[in-house]
Amino acid sequence: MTHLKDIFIKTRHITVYGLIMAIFVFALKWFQWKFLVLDNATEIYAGLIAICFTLLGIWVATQLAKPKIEKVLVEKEVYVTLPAGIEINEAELKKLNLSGREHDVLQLLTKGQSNTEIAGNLFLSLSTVKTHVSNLFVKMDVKSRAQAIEKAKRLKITP
Amino acid sequence: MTHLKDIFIKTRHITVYGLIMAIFVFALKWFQWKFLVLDNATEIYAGLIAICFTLLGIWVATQLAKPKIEKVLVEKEVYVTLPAGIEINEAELKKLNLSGREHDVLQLLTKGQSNTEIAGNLFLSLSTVKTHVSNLFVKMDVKSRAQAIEKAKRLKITP
DNA sequence: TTAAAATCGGTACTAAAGTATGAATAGCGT
DNA sequence: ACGCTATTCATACTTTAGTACCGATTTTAA
Repeated sequence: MTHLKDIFIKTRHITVYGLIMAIFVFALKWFQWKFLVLDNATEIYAGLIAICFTLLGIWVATQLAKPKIEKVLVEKEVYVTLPAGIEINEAELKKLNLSGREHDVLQLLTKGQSNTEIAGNLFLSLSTVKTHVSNLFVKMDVKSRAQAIEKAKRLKITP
Repeated sequence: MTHLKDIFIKTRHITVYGLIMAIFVFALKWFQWKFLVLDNATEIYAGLIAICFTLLGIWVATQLAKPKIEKVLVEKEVYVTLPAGIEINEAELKKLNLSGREHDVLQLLTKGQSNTEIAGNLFLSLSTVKTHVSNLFVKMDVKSRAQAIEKAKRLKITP
């Protein structure tokens, strides 16, 4: 089935070309009969044919044009991130007036750890961590750990 | 200079076309004079013009046609150390293979916004944001928005 | 013209986060 | 000794986040 379809597609342009040519010839004959084309108008007659069939040729060519496949070699740069200078903004950190334990919690919190993970690492209960975290949010003037992390990173008060 | 050259290149085909057309008309006139073309041979006359100018059109089209180039990208990894800056690490960002919307969500997520806030800013439903966020976590290989923010900041894939 | 994504949205559920409040203990400075 | 803060932990509760499904378009790629 696809084979017949391909043949049709390949010969479609030729068929269309033939049809248009036939219609054009009929149209010319009609004009010839209607206006009794003068002999000295041959140049105009030829010119019209030339223009029309030139355009037709261009159209046919664009339809038949096959895409040229061209392989292009592209180099892809892969960046290697190096642990850049870790400078902590001590001034901003002092402004927050955090307690020692709150500071500990903040360190782990900004590393993306959950309350349970922080509790495990600092040997605290989940309740205690929640308390510290809540107090942290008040001192940092944020409403979620997401904001806390963003602010801590932005102010560089954590590595 | 290159500008004039471009104009010449672009008009070259038209010039050639005009010249060929002129020569063809002269040839026709010569044939007309030489063999005293009969009135009832108009169809043959028109047919010749049609065929010739169709071929001419095809030729012109092939000359003017821009070659359709099918690029095949071959990646060659080149390792480069990142010039420690505040620039966004596009390379790491590409590795994540995020979709457009996921990228949008990530931008707001890393600013500390909640799902509800993101939904409001991007005019999406909460469900959609949750879907995007979940997919983000898979692609970023993290398990919470806190880790996502931390990783995004660490890899500098967000301002 | 398929097939694979991306996009948007929904429901239902579990897990985690966050709030509020209270309470016990230890240390520190006046 | 007293007040103050820090630290620890608990209970109870509400809210948010997160997962796991699903379906319907739409866009894109092969």
